Amino acid sequence: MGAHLFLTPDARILDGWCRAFGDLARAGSPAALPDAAAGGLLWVDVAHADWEGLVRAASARGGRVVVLSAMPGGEQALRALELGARGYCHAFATPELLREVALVVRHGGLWVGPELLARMIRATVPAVAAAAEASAPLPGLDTLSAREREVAEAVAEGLTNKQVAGRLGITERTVKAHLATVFEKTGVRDRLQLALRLSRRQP
Amino acid sequence: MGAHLFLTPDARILDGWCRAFGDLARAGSPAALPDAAAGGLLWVDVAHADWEGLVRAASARGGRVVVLSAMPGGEQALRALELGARGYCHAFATPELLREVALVVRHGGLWVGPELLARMIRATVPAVAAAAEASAPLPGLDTLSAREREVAEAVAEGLTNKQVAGRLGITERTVKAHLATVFEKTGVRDRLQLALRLSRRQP
DNA sequence: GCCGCCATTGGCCGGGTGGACAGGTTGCGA
DNA sequence: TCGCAACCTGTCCACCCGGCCAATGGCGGC
Repeated sequence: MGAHLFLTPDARILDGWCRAFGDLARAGSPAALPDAAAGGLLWVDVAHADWEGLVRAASARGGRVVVLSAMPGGEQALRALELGARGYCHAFATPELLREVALVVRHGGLWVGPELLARMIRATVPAVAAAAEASAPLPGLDTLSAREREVAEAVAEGLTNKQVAGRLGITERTVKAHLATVFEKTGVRDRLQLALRLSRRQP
Repeated sequence: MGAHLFLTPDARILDGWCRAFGDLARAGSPAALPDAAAGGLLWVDVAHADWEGLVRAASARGGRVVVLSAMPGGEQALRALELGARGYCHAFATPELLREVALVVRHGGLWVGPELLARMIRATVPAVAAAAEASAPLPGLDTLSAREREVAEAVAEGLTNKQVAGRLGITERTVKAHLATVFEKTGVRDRLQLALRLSRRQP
């Protein structure tokens, strides 16, 4: 245990990494992936053509993965975390920082840089609150029939009655009938209120 | 450096922590807070009456804080992270796990348990995407005049033209005029579309 | 078989909505 | 001073929307 497997096409970056970890560092090929799962740490440079696939594969095997980028960005970091990475930092980070990241990730932690970490926390707080409130967004929403729900969701997308009728292959009159029962069951007045209430849901 | 300062009213929990960290562990009083900022780690039990204040104060001073709970929960964890804590785990966790958490947090990482970590990532991905899209939610939204924006936001709340007129102290006709220019500037057809587009923004 | 729920459709009507004419004032920069 | 944009208001009209009356057919339960 304790081995570091590095995947990057850039020789200079690899050199920096090796200075940080000494003889524990090994430049690896994708074929050596299973090694990373055995208690070691896999470092993947986004410059690698298939970095996303590598991260996903290694994470699925239970390996700890750190993604490095010469041009770090929020979307890329989130993409990495989504794929299972537990660390994300600058590819040219100092050896000290790299060792910090290694320590954190290998012990089950997350390392992403202060600003992104703050952003994640800020994003999660309202999301959890929204999930709690989404448990009862509309009182009688579960009492809706399948057809009524279809109409309600189409309306919530902003379609007119005529458009909904066309999508469902029924008359506009029928749409209005379904919509009337939806309003009655959920206690909503407008289609606008319905759209606003339905649009606050878990994506 | 390396000292652990524990704040809990429960003697059994304190005993468990001391077993985990040996003579590095010290039961502390809130008055000893500044110590935690000096390279050490502050552990706060949510059983403490003012745990939120303690976490906030210590974090503001730059200290690394771990929050422990005998009954861990998502909302509580998020609350702790929001206040500046960088670790959250069960108060009766094994000494091994506590040492892992200590290692991670002290080296700048985040430790929150796998399920919450996954939830945070899932919550952040759409939030970041929404933020990116919110940069241009409506093409000409910045070209709206102050009055037009007022009308647009009132409409986005679900008010009718008459209600908007009452709120702004103008005629319903004027509301329709402003709304017409809002539609024209933003390229939106309906008030419903406007409400849906405007409701997708940072809360 | 009757009852209730659902899906479907019809007509009618009052009110909301959006567009197309039309004006007016105020303030600000060219 | 002129032009222009923002703000405000008016009338007319076609259309949409939601609520009211009604009807038909299917399907499952008592």
